Parts: sequence; C-alpha cells; structure tokens
Amino acid sequence: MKDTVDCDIRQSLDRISSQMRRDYSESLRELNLYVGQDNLLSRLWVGDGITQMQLCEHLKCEPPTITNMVKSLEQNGFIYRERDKQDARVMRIYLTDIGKELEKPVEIRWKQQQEKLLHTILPEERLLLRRLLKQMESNLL
Amino acid sequence: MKDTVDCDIRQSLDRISSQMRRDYSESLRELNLYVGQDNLLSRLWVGDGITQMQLCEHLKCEPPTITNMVKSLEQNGFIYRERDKQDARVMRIYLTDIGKELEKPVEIRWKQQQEKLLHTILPEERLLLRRLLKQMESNLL
DNA sequence: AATAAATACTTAGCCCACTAAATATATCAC
DNA sequence: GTGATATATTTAGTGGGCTAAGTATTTATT
Repeated sequence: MKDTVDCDIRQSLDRISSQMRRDYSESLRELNLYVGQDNLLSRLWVGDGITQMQLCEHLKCEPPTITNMVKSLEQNGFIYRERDKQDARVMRIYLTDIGKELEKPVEIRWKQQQEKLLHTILPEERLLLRRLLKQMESNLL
Repeated sequence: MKDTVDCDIRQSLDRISSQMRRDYSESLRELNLYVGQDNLLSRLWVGDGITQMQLCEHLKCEPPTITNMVKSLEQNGFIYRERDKQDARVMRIYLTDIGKELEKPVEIRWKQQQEKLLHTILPEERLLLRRLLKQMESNLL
C-alpha cells in the first residue's frame, strides 16, 4: 500500500503547516503581529532600505501581497517607506525603532515553536529529515 | 549547529507547503476549483448530506470559513444546501451532479501533485518520513 | 526627440482562515 | 411555560495570497 503511505505524508504535511500557522499566529498576536509579517521583518532585520521587489523575492510572493503587508506594517508603525531618489518607481522600506525592537521577542517565539515541533525527534533523525525535506523542496521546482 | 538543522527543517516545511499550495491551486483552476474546496468536496464524495459543523471538524477550520466556502461552491453549482427538517438550525450539504463528476479529475491532479513531491524518495525513506511527520504532527497537539 | 517596451508598484476583486458579535433555533431548568 | 443556556450558522471586518488590469517612471529603439 505505497499509496497509503504517500497519502499520509501529504496529509501530515498539510496538517503540520496549518497547525503551525495557527499556533505561531496566536503566539505573534501578543506582539501585535500577524503570521507572515515576521518573515518580512526578519528580512529587514538583516538589513533594511531594500525595495519591495527584493521583499517579493525573499518571501516568494507576488507584488500585491507585499503592497498589502507593507501597508499594514506601516499603519502599525513597524516600518516606513521612502521613494528612491535615483529611481522614482522604487519604494524603499525601513524599520522604525518599534520595528527594530521586535527582533528578539519574535526570535524567542519562533524558537519555541520550532522546539515544540521537533522536541521528540533525535539529532540523527533531524539530519535525515532535513535531507528528505530538501529533496521534496527541489522536486517541486 | 543543531539550530541550523532545525531552522532548515522549518523553512523547508514552509516552502514545501506554500509551493504545493501554489502548484495544486494552479492545477485545480482548470476545474474551476480553488485550493481547499477539493478538500471539502472530498468529504462529500465519501457521503453527502452532512452538516456544516461536520465539515468544520473534517477540515479543522472555523464555522465562518465553511460558510464562505459553501457559499462559493453553491454559487458555482457544485453543491446545494437544505435546511434539516428535524433541526432548523442545521444546514445539510449535498453534491450536485456537477459536483459528483469532479471526483475523478480531482483525484488525478491530487495524485500527480503527490508524485511530483515524492518521486525521488525511496519506499523505505517514505516510511521513515511518514513516521517522523506523524511524530511532529502529534507534537503540535 | 518621440515612441515603444520594460520595470516597480497599486488597485480591484477573489479565495482561505481567523475573531468577535449577531441571529435563529433547541434544549434545559425552575 | 418562561427564562437561561447551548448549538448551528451568518455577518462584519482583518490578514495572507493570488490574478488581471492600471499607473508611473525609466530605458531602449528608431
């Protein structure tokens, strides 16, 4: 019953990702953040002043998604936007002080979530798991 | 660097699920379906005439989500709703002929997607992968 | 220089998913 | 039987994510 195994794998993947999203989302609400916004901010913590197109590539999503996320994050005071001097088409995104302060608390919650997911999995198993997941990831390209 | 491994696992999971969603979504558009709707229909193909609450439990989502999905599926002619005779609070959901006809084409696309994801993974590896995923799944409960 | 094509972003409109609050109906308790 | 509580669904509003179409601005072509 190879089919049953494959089916279980897919369903597990679905359930894990939706449950993770729910859990993590709840955890982020304490910081007045929505799930997905942390991902955008984490790119800015590496270095801000980047364009929306660069955010698109990093988040692997379409431009309108970034427009909306950026609007929401700006309204909540975590980031601000400035039009590029050289190229007036481009918007550059910067962190506010409030946005910068979120790095640590987000990291804590992110690690907690990670540990909840993996705490029963042995180190060798994690290595193996990583290999298999990477393989599936490249299968989808 | 155990941390790096864990981090990779989480990121892989995220990327796999979002890429799967995108791919599968595109594939379902040929059938005039949106991703998620197939899941609701698949419960009805097992047996229709069930209530929205039962769909909630099956899809593990909240009642308003079902209200919207059902509305959209009804407008597109895949299902219809009837108020329960015994309990007027309850709506029972039934498949139309068009909805019934979707079972096979959806199954084909679903299997294709599954195979794309797993085709490089060996049978023994799939068994192991399933075990690890199930373990993570229960870690989240 | 004037026109065409490419790039960066926005708007409008869907879908999935959520919370909070409202509505309708059923059931339980006194 | 009447009031209180529980259950099933809907409405309103928010966010992530998408596509199609629109707006600016820049660059390439002629």
